[in-house]
Amino acid sequence: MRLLIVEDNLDIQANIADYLEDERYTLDFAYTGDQGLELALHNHYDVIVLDLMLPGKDGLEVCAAYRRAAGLQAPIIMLTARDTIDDKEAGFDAGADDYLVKPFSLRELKARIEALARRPKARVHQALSFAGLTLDPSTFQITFAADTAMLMEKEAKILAILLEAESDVVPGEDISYALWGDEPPESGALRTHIYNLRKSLAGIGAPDLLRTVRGRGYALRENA
Amino acid sequence: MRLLIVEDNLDIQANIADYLEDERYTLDFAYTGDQGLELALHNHYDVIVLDLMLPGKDGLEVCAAYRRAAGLQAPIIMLTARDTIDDKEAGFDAGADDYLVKPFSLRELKARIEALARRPKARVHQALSFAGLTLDPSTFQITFAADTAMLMEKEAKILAILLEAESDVVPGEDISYALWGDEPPESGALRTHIYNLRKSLAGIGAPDLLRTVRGRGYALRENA
DNA sequence: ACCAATTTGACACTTGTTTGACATTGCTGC
DNA sequence: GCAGCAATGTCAAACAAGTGTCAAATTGGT
Repeated sequence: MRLLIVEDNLDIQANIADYLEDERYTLDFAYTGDQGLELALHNHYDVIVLDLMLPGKDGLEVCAAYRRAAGLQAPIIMLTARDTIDDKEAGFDAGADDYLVKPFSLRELKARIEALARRPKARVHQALSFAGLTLDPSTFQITFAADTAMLMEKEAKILAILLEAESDVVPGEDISYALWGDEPPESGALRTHIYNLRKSLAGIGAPDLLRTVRGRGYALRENA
Repeated sequence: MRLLIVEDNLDIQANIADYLEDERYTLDFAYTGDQGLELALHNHYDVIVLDLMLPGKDGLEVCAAYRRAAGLQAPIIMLTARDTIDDKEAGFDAGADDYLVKPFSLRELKARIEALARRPKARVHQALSFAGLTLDPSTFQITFAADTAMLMEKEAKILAILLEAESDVVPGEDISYALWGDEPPESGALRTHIYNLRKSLAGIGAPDLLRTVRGRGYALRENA
C-alpha cells in the first residue's frame, strides 16, 4: 500500500514514518503544499494524509486542486490542530474523506487509513463531447450516433484538445506543443495524425467535422 | 439519500432526526441491534449510523454480521460514548468506515455521512470473478466453466488485480508496484508472468481473456 | 543439496509513430 | 486570370519502442 504524507512538521513526519513504515506500507513525504500536490498528481497513492496548515498552498487548496484533476481520486485524510466544526466542514467540502485532530493516536491514523483503503477506488470518467461526438479520454474511444471506434493515443489527444476548444481554432503549433513539448518531430507528423484522425471520424459517420483554417490551425465544425 | 440509524437512546435519535430529516435524507430507525441488522439486510441504505452499545447484539456484532452478508456494503459510521483506541480499532476491524465519539456535533455527523456517501459503493470481497473466470485468492485456484487450474503466487496476484479492475486497463507499472513495491526486477519479469498467466488461462479454455492495451497496460476482455 | 518459483536475457514479433516523397489546395501579386 | 509558392493532404515504407516467447540461470526455502 502506497501512502503520501504531506506534513511540514518533521517530528510528526518521523513519528508517522516509524509507525507505518513496515513492509505493508510504502511512504512518500512532502513538506509543502505545492510539493504534495505535485507528487499526488504524478503518482498513484492508495491514501493521502494531508496536513491542513502547510507552507505555500494550504491543505484545503491542495485537496480541492487534487479533486479537480480528473482521474485521480485517492482518499484523503485531513490532519489538523484546529477542531472547530467549521474547519471540519470546510475540509469535507474541499473533498476530504476523513478528518483527524492533532494530537492523534498513530493507531487511530492507521485504522482510518485502512478503513479508507479498503473502499474501492473512485473512478472518474468524464467524457468530452461536442457536436454529437464523444471522446472518453481514458479509453480513447469515440462515439458518434451509434458508431464507435478506437483512436490511437496521439489522435485522441489531438481530438481532446479540439473538443476542449469547442469550435475555436487551435493553432497547429499549440497542438504540436501539447503532444511533443519543446521538440516536435521535424517532419510534419502532425499532418499525418490529422489525416488519420479524419479517417477515423469518417469511419463512424462524422466526416468533415474537423476543418482546417488555413494558416491559423484546426477547429471542429458546429453543424455537419 | 437513505440512512439507517441504529440507536437505542431516544433523545439522540430525535436530535438526529430533527437535524437530518430534510428533503435530501430519508431516515429509518432501529432501537436494537437485531432490529438494525434486520433492516440493514433487507433494504438498501446509502449510509448506516450504528451505535456501539445496543440492547441485544451490540454494534460490533451487527457490523461484523452485516459485513459478512454478501452484496451489502453500505458504509457504516460507529457511534459511541467510549473513545479508547482499542474500541476504535475494534470498530474498524469489524468493518466500520468511520467512528464518532459522543457527544458529537450534528454538523460533523452530517459532514461525515456526506463524505462517506460520495465514495463509490464497496463491493463485497466476494470471490474474485469476472466474465466466467473465478479466482480463489487464498489457494490461487482458478475456475473457468468446468476446468480448474492452479496459479503461481505472482500470477495469482496479477490476476486478482485485473479481476478487481474488472475490464479497466491497469498500467503495467501499477501491477509491478503491487508485486514488488519500489524495486521491481530490472528485467521485464512482469512480461514473463503475463505470459505464464496467459498459458494457464488458455489451459482451462479461456484464451484471449487477458488483453494488452499497448502503451497503457493490461485488462480483461468482457466478451470472448 | 535439492526443489520449486522467480528472474534473467536473448531474440522475434507487433504496432504506433515518424519519415519522406509527392499531390493538392488556396492564397498572393503580377 | 494565372503563375508562383507556401501550406496542407495523402499514403506507403521505415523506424523504434513495446511486447511476446522461451530456455537457462538464479534465488530462496526445507
